[in-house]
Amino acid sequence: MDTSPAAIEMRLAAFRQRCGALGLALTPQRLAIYQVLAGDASHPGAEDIYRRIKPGMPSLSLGTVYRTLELFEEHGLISRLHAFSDQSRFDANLDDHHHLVCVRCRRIIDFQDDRLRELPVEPASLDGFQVLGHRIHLVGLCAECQPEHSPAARS
Amino acid sequence: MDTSPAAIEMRLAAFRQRCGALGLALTPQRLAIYQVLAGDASHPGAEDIYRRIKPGMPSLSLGTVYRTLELFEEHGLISRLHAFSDQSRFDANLDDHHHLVCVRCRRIIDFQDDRLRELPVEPASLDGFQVLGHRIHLVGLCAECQPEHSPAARS
DNA sequence: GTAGATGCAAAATGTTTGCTCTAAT
DNA sequence: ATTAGAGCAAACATTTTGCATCTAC
Repeated sequence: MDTSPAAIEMRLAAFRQRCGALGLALTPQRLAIYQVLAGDASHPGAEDIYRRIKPGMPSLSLGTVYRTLELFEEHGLISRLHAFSDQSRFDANLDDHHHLVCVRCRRIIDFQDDRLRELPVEPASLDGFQVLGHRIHLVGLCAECQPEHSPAARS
Repeated sequence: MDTSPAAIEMRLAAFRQRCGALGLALTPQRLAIYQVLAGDASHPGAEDIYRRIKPGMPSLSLGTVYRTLELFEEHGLISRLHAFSDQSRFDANLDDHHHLVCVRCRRIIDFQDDRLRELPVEPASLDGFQVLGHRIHLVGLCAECQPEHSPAARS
């Protein structure tokens, strides 16, 4: 996800507009939660988001964070990632994309490839299942988590 | 997953053999847990498995089910699915395959398509990420969960 | 002013763990 | 006999919920 100031500003503007169109109140809490997601490519979980906002907004409660994320998801403002089973992670990038999932540090990295836009799926093998979308996780090791040198190279 | 008696028998035989090779004790609990997974294409969660075995083995505890599933996963005897974020689901099908995920009834259906064996990924877009495997979820509505007729067809 | 949002605390859910006793090899 | 496994209950982590108060519109 592009996290340049300009891209973040763009996302925020679209967010404000969609909230207006949906009739959702633009509270400071909601704005803060969205801002964390819009400016962060690491796909934080609810607790992460809470911890980042809390210092500057001590009244914030974790329940509000959960309720707000659920609300955003329902309205298609963000999406929920199911990469690990212990907690949900969230994504403000609405472009068609997929994810690289590092099994060591649990980093989740956005990944875009036009060739994955349409999957070459044989309709007959679907057996009546109606496909609405697809998620692809490439599972492995991120650049930081790979052994830098082969162990035998040390001397 | 093929759940014909012959296919189940095959899986069980392979399981017993691998347990022996790994030095894992073949307790009645472990066998029961594996049998549930080997004969069931619905990818049950830990609690489901527990509920199915408990009547015929009243001494079974839920903790044992969790510990056993974890053990099986560590040794590559089963895999863990992250399709929904509230609980892990498990899969005894070790063939290279993917999943259809019904958002309505939460069914998870095995799905095999040779054209998805290798993904057409541009290495440059991976930015140093080392891919070890990939998971594909086709998200949508299973045959049972689709509106049978268009609503307007009623009269 | 009012509907809807927040904060707080309790509860629900899914999962893990320590310890003792049991059973498989 | 020895070591690993099972059962039980307590602990833990994450998420949801009820209710009183507050605030964006």
